[in-house]
Amino acid sequence: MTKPITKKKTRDEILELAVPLFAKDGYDGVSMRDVAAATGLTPAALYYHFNDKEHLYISVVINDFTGKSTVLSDIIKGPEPPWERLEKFIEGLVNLTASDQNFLRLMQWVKLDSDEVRQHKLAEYVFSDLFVSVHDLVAELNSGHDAYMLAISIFGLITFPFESMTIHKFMPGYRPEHDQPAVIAKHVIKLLRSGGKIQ
Amino acid sequence: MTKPITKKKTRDEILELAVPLFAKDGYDGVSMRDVAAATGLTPAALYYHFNDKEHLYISVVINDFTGKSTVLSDIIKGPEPPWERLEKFIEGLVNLTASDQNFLRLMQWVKLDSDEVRQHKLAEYVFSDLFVSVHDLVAELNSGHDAYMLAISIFGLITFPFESMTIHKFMPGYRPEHDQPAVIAKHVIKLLRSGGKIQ
DNA sequence: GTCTATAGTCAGATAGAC
DNA sequence: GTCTATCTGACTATAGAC
Repeated sequence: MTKPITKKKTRDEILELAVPLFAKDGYDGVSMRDVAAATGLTPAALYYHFNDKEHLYISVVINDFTGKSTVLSDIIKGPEPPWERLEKFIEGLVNLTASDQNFLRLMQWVKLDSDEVRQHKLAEYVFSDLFVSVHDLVAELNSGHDAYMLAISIFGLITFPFESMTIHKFMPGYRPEHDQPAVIAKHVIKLLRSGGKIQ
Repeated sequence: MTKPITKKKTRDEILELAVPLFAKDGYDGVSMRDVAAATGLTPAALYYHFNDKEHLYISVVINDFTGKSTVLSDIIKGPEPPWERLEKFIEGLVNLTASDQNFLRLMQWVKLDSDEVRQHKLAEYVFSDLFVSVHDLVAELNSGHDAYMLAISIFGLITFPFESMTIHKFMPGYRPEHDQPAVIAKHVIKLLRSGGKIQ
């Protein structure tokens, strides 16, 4: 209150600058020295702000996810009819995934985390709210599908193309348009609307 | 030819015993000491069989995938009508993914590999044949969808529930049946047949 | 073909000065 | 709040004996 906040606090800067590191190489692939180099601090200085490497990592992931998922949840809870909200959500998550590679990769690392306690903690913060929102939305659709399984399918349809993009880019039949968010969103929506048999 | 092969060669044993290690913790999470301990060898002995850690890792992944994808490709190339072959393929990949956790996790690690050269090499060996088979099959369906995108969607629908299983297990609405391969396969097939609107 | 021994580097973390 | 200096252990990889 007495001090004007003219620049971001060191801790917040660490959290932001460490995101691309952990997104690229994961927990085991990033050393405290790497984070120190990226932030312009010494390794020792990091231990003033975080108890240990694990606390730093968890803070980085949670900090990066907070806010992003609430934007999507708000879309889902809008006043439009269910199908319309679902389409807007799909477009929103596709755009987020396409524009923020770090977000996507951090999610992938969480899924592969072999520390169960850490994974559970991250899942709680990162996925829970958004999953419940989507689950409740698809339950409204009365699609005849199990809402829980349909929600998972929707997340898979949206994120998988981006998760595997670096790989399927080399497969025969690839065209640049396959990477465009609008094209992917449209494809997912069409598939969900009518399945594989549309004509 | 002159020597009777009574027991598996050391190299093959290393390749098999290292699979669960790399599947669980990934390339950076596994040390040569870990592999040595799992195989009953000394770290130095590993360097007789493999040039370095990277060669060992690549050999482990390729060795684990070889054969598994050809079984699935054979299903796809059967004499039945396209939709029937697709359903059999879905059941096959679901069962493989469900019964062989190592297979699934190694795939996930490949998708996150930050070494582009290594990733490209693995993608070539691991995904290429199977992806092309599925692509050509869905092209036969005349579904109105882009075959390339539909193929990716199918892989996503099948593998994503298993990739995220450790996480969505904690979400509200979870029931044990959601993990059963037969239930997942049925759901994916239904979704592809008719989309979200089935009634 | 597998070992012992070890080189050389890098990791996470701490103590104490400023 | 950030530093220098350092500890301790783990890492990949090699040299050379058996």
